[in-house]
Amino acid sequence: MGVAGPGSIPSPELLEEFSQFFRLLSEPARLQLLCHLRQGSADVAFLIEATGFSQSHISRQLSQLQRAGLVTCDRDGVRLIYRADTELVEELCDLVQKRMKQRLQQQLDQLQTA
Amino acid sequence: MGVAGPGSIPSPELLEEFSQFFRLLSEPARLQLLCHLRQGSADVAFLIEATGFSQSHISRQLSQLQRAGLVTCDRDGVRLIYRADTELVEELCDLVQKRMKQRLQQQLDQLQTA
DNA sequence: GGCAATTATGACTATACACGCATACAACGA
DNA sequence: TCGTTGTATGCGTGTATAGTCATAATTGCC
Repeated sequence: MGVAGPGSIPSPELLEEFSQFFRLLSEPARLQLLCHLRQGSADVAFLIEATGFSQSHISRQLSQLQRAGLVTCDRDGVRLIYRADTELVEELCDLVQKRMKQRLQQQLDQLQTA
Repeated sequence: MGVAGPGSIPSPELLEEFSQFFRLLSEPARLQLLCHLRQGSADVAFLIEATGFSQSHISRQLSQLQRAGLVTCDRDGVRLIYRADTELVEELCDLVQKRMKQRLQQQLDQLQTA
């Protein structure tokens, strides 16, 4: 148990960074925003309309996503047009989805044999 | 903006499932447990010693991870020996880490040229 | 500069949950 | 069966943050 040395446990700082990243994806609102932006760039008005959230909330969530580099934005006059850097998110979600399917299939199989 | 129809936004339920999964990984304590279990199975006593968390906390976190299928356990008498199903977590962390490096490199490049 | 439209932010509330303590529960050995 | 050891759980506290409203700051236009 715990045969390998403790040397290979990531530092608290790295652990913190990982967890912060995953925390970004742990909120349905933010995932929703990413999903919308996945289909192309969008301005804030559209996102407000599409999600039903308040402007201030959208603004805050988008800036969090931006700090993490998951979205970027360009100005169009006074408006901001956001786009998602979705490649990473796609890959992550694909992995998780594959896993979910796998688990459900397993559970199904167990019920079949029982 | 939002050119594709809204049909391709995941249902709230699916969104919730994804976010719940990522929330599991959004806590340093749980990531730490997964990291320890990554190097082989371990009993709870070891994990308490290694992390410094209370027994009750460890117990709760492990059961969350277990519900999600990220760890499993076997009994050895009265003790529980946990093991991680780390393949998925490895892949997820690899992706995120790759991305972090990428971002840092970009920032570095920008500083070089400036 | 002054005005209109858009975005950001301060203040607040509500809620979720990490974490510990005490304790109940389960499994083994004498 | 009783004591011992190991695990789960009820309860309480503290903290982080989602989400709103009101308001400030920013940008473009006249």
